[in-house]
Amino acid sequence: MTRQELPKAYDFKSTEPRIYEMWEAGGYFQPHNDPNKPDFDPDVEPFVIAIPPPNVTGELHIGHPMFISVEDLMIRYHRMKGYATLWIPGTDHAGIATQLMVERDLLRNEEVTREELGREEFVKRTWEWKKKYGGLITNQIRRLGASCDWSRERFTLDPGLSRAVREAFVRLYEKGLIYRGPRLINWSPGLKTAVSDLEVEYSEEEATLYYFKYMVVRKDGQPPVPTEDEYIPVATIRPETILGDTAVAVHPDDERYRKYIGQKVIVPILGREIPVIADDYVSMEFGTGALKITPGHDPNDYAIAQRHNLPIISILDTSAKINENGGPYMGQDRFDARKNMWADMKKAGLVIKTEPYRTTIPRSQRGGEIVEPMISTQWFVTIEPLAKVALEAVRDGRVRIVPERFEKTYFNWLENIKDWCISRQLWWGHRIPVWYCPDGHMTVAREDPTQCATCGSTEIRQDEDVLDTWFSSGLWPFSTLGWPDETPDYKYFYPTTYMETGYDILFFWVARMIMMGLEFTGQVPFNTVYLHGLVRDEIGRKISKTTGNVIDPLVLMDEYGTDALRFTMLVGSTPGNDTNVGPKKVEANRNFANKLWNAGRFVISAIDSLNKGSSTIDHGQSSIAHGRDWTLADSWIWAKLQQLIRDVERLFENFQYGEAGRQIYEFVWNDFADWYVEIAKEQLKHEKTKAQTAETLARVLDTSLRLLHPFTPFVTEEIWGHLRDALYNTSLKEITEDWPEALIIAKWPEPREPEGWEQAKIEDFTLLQDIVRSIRNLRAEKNVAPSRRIAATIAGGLSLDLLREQSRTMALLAGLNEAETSITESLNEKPKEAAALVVGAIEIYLPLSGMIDLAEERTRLEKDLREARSQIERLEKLLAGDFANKAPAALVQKEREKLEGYRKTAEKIEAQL
RNA sequence: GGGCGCAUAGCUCAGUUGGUUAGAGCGCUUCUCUUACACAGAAGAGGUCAGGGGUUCGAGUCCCUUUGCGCCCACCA
Repeated sequence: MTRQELPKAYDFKSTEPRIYEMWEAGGYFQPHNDPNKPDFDPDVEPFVIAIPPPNVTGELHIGHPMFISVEDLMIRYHRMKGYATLWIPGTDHAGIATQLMVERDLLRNEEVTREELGREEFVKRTWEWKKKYGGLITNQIRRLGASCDWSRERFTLDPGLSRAVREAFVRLYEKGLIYRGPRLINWSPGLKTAVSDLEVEYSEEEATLYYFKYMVVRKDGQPPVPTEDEYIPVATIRPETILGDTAVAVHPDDERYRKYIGQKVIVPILGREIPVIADDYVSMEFGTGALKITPGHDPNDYAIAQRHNLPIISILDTSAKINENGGPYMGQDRFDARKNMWADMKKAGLVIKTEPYRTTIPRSQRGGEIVEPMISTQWFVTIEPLAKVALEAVRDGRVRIVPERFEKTYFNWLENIKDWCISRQLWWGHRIPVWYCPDGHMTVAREDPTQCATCGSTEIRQDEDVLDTWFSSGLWPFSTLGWPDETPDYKYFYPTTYMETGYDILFFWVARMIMMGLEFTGQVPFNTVYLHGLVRDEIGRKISKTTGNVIDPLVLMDEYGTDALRFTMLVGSTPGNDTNVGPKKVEANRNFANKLWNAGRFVISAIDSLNKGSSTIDHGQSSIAHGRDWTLADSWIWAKLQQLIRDVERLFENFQYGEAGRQIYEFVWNDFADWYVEIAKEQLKHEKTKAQTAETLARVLDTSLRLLHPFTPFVTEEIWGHLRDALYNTSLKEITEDWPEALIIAKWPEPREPEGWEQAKIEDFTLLQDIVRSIRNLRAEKNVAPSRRIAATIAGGLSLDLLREQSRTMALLAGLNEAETSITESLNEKPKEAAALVVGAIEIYLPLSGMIDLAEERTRLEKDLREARSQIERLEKLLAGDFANKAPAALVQKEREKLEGYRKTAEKIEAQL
């Protein structure tokens, strides 16, 4: 395709895959994309981004484009700045999620359960599943343009990462920070595994509060009669747990029950006798003031039981059915037992009443079923010493969290953290590296042992459990770099620079990575944590399948292109704040990509036509501040660009990517496309200015592409290629230096002019814009056809030179007939039958005979005058007050000038009236 | 019970060392198929920045407070 045939609309569909392929084939995603440079150049600073690997089960959802966009922007920006950038892609085995998915597939396709299949076969099948579908998500990430180093791709169950997991486990064990024992944990009856505190979600729901009688044991040993004898009233929302009660607790100061302390009460139905104890924990005001104690199934009761040495009875099996301790209810489901038990108690005359009650119900994050606190033998990490160090790292600034407010959340969580239950009763994951012999000795080993380390028995069997997925994820920043080996990667790239993720996994992931990083490597795993917001739908609702508002990013990309989606994610969102996304926004940004494309086409065609005329361009200056006879427009757009570069750089340093994108957008569309390109069309027609115009067009486009590249890599790369192509044979050598390399290794732009150089040019051009707008406004008001060239008489006053110099541009933009336009310093007599405009101190008369309604003219001028006068009043008041004394001088001066301007305007208008 | 966030144009949102006429996109009104782009161009309407108080020469921006939403953490049966 020749450049002349570039399509009018940017064709992202065919462009994006081609570009990505080119990048990948060119090795641009590797840390040193220049083949001439050594791999681990000590003189080049590495920039490494640590990211949460997506679940291997995952289909691309709308959250992915969010983090991929941010991460890719960070990487591309630093790559362009010359860092050795590394972004390791990969996936997480996601124990529970994957196992569930494979189980579901097996049941549906082969009608077998995982138990029927057996562990070995099931794990084999899961690996097959992973091979088949694991690439889905990574291909989708490629489609998003992620410039990660695929040659270093990792999976958490890889041999290397698995080795790191073992090493980590063994080290913690040897240090005494891992222990095994029966504790009260959260049990998910659906998944039949323990889950950590973080994997339990609490939802407020309607429940029933059941009031019943705990009959006090009679001194005579006779069974108490519910209607006559003494009892302690107790309330519960889980009556079935009565089966596991081992005490009734009351407050020591409670007058109502004090007399019973030390006595015994009788467990309904079962008839066991349990003590009445006193404990401060019990609240006298709440419920009946008496609390049943079920240490086996309630964390608070568990704590009380520990204080009072109470026995602990477990009444549930792993499916949450009543076990042998539940007497007649054995084998019943927990909810059936609840009903049956209550009915039986009612018959026995032990119930008082029930009432509706709103409370928080713990549910499994994955399965959604009610989680049961249960006593179970599990593996735990003693977390407090790790947490202490991790807290310190953020407190002293070794790890910075963006936005800062999340540091507080982080502190709060780590300060109150409890031991981490790391064992899971699953099959898919890293199996716990512990072996037991028949004598019960434990062997903890890095390599699979053949015999018991204590007694030498060869009859050893490995622990059945696997580790919490987050245990391996927590090692990601260094396990992917080769830890525990001191590999070149590890030595050069660790610790990493940024960690980028959503704030929702601050605890799950970030905190654990910091803890584990510090523990195992002695260093923080990353310097900065950047937390992006969550993506919501167009009207701010949380995305969920049940709401039916799922947004498929692939559909959006098909419709509008990847760049549009990426730009949408990046612009209009701020760190840590949720952002709403819908097709409307993406469409608008598709339009922007198209705008850029067409501006690019224009620039390229300008260069092409110049080449056809075989014009020679004398191009000696690398800066346009001095020397050449640049037009105001040339200087102005260049000045705006210099400012833009500075602003974007500052914003990037402060993680304000959204604002940076917005500013580039505005520059490209409003300044470059709407104004400069329009003026360039005229300048290209003239021998004197055409070369410099082409050069300015090329330079501004070139720089804009670089600035935009981290946001919208595909379209910028594509235009860049065509631009280089066009420039290759011209004498516009300066920006051809990188040809034919891809934009991705082009340098990040630096401002080329001294700071402050821009101001005068911008002010002059702004005046020109004001005049043009004002004339256009009048034309619109009077319905003057756009094609009609009108004459004008302009009194330029102090701006006379500028206006004379810019008369052609002004005429062009405002639709004036240049030949019939006169520009003078002042007018002795104002033209008749003319509409009058005043811009600052400049008077403009447009003779529109037949269209002038004097009354209308007067009204308009009066309105302008009123505006000017109110401004004068405002500014006079301002300058008369303390402002003049206390505000910075430059600011005061600026306001004075403004006042002067309005005074002149008012003066001119008054003269016209 | 603690902690955090949000409240700015009809809608969705920007506005980060406080600087004086508050911005964008979409939507709306009027005009234009002008040779980069109708996925466009030009002009325009639309906001007492949730309410109240304070600091300051100056507050959308900082402090206090009220109201309304939302989120996170937490062991009251």
